[in-house]
Amino acid sequence: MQSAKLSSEESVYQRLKNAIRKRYIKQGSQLVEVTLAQQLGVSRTPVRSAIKRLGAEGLVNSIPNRGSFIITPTLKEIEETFLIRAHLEKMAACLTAEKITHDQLIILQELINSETLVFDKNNLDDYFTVNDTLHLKIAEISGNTVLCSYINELLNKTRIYLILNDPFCKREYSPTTEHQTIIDALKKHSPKEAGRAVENHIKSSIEGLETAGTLPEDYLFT
Amino acid sequence: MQSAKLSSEESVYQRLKNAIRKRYIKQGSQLVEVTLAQQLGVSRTPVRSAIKRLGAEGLVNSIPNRGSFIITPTLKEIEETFLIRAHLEKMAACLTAEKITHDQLIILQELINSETLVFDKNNLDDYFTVNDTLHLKIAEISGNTVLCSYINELLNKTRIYLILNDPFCKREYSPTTEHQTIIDALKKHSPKEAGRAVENHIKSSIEGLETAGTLPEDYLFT
DNA sequence: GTTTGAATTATTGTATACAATACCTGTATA
DNA sequence: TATACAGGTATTGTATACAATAATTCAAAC
Repeated sequence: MQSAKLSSEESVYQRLKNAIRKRYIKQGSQLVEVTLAQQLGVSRTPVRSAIKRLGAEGLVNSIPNRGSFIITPTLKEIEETFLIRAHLEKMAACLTAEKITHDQLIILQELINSETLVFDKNNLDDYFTVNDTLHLKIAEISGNTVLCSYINELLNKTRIYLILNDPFCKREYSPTTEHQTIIDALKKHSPKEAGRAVENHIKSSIEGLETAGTLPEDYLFT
Repeated sequence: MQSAKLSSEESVYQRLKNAIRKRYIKQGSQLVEVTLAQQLGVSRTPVRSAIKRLGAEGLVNSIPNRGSFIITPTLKEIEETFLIRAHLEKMAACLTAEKITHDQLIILQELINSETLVFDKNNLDDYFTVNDTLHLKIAEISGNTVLCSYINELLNKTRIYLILNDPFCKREYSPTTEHQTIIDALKKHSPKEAGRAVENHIKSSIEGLETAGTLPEDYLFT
């Protein structure tokens, strides 16, 4: 799969993004064009545009004539972004509740079921992907394509914020019943309930954020 | 003002964006790197990255190995984008209504006053700018920086959508009382009223969109 | 007349050399 | 000791040549 030959830029872009997701690159790290070019076996040109692309997405902070650095999201930024995500996903859920079909509900249910199957606390990436796919699917059913692409952007951004903010994997995850609550509301075709369920779920997902991202004072000795 | 020397890329970017705003470039136009480079007296490199930047913003549609084209926004896209803008600006207005100060209200009032002064139906660009600045200021006061930057993006996008959709300046504009209604609600510190006022205002701004963008059948003869 | 396919053309994609910029470092000077 | 300045270094910014790609044209074959 995915056999279509990628351009160098596209491939550099994907590898960089993957490196962030897998925590190979930490917040604040500088991305030096020549260095990456050597490591990836290409010239500076595609590396440069891949970095710019990450900059446009808000994952990289570029300082003119100085360099590009992986962002260090602040608590405020993270909270604000989640709040926006909550609003837009609520909006989408309301629309979706009105029009969702039986078949679409089955697909969502299958995604929820696979969540627990895929869950592995030593390799959360797949779990995250299923998780985010569920949210995206709900948005897609709304029929508002633009809304859907904004939500997709926000899903990616919040996911990466949480990863950057938690470089040592201190934060714990586990499948919740909240997704099921959302589906049940959608099944009832109740925009209000579905909207509220989504909103609550997203807002609850930044609980305990303040503590993550920092290490115990004595982390070097334990 | 603005004396800081811009990079070539930045300057190309600004000129292209300005050309769209001023309707010098129409929807669907192809942006050819060498051509623009010659016209602007630079090499392909900065032109290329400026175009990519416009692509990331959704103003340009780039087809790999083929070319880049100014988008042709569909009616659906425009409506969906306005709907999202309405939601987010409503959200901002609610936050702003709670905390806006006397001094901030004065600034907003001055902006409204200047709207009628600046209005000139033969050169709407300044009017648009004041208009959008007012919306942005309300968002800024909310204190949610991320929300503010999303709203800024949406203000730009919807503005350009309307411009591209109305290449022959058929659509008519005139100052309304709706902005005053919003400020009055903010003055009362009523989130509900302010939110509704903003929402209504934005939704009403796509009235009559279906007719613009198309020419009368006999436009060649009149 | 339609189809095939090999030149041709238009345009983007990539590598690379060189220019410009901002920071750092160390030395001379007060 | 503090400061100003000159050189050096790390890195990005720009120009340009060449490679790769995809559409187009047009003639040959059926």
